[in-house]
Amino acid sequence: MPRRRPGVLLPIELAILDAGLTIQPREGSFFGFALARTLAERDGSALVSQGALYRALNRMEVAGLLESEWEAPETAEAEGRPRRRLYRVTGAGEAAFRAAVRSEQRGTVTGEALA
Amino acid sequence: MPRRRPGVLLPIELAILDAGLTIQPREGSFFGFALARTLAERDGSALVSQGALYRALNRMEVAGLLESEWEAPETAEAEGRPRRRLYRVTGAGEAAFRAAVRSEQRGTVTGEALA
DNA sequence: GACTAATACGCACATAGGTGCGTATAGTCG
DNA sequence: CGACTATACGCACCTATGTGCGTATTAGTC
Repeated sequence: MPRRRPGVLLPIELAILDAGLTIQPREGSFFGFALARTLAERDGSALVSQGALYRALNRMEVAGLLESEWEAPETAEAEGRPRRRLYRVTGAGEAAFRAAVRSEQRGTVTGEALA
Repeated sequence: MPRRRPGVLLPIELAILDAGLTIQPREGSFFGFALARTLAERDGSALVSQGALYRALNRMEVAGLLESEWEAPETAEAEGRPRRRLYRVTGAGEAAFRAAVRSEQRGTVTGEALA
């Protein structure tokens, strides 16, 4: 895997954008741990290890496909769990996703067969 | 271990108060995870598992021997780690510790032999 | 077509706090 | 003295993010 050509998305990145764009309208944002579970359940999907996921999220934020902020500490405290980092797909992220899907003629990103 | 008589401290509670009263003057407060490492290194000490430690800390706070507050989120964020719960030994905790040490004629709480 | 270098991944582990479950223990009561 | 029962503990696991290290892959270059 040498020098990446900009504009090309890896399977895990496609999966993140796909899941993100599904969750975001309902929840407002999404976070790594839940994403890991979601992607792991759709077996056959691109999810691999948490390590790879968090690295991909960071990579995509640097690239401008995602933006993130830390959850309000009060929320985490109220639910008695560690703070989450909340991600949103940016306009650039959505555009990159659509472009990638368009260029992939066969099947959807989630691996579902075409009806 | 039936109904505890108030005023009697368990070994782990003695160890927590001892370590806490050592660290507190220098650091201002102490937290569970570091305490676990400290107590584990002094082998022969009363440290056991993290589970037992966090339960003891909670128990002691309820009993008024300790008081705690969550670390400022900015501090944790700046150091890139989860938030700590910062504990301090209360006046009642210090008194209980001294009383317990006084009533234990043999050796110190940390297990060091008397010189 | 072979080689090299950049990159992403898997695995294990770190950080920090915490819980659920089964077992061991130790006061107290009969 | 034995039985009962409250309590603490050990183990395993959870939540959430993240890194270090060695390996696999692969797109360009020669």
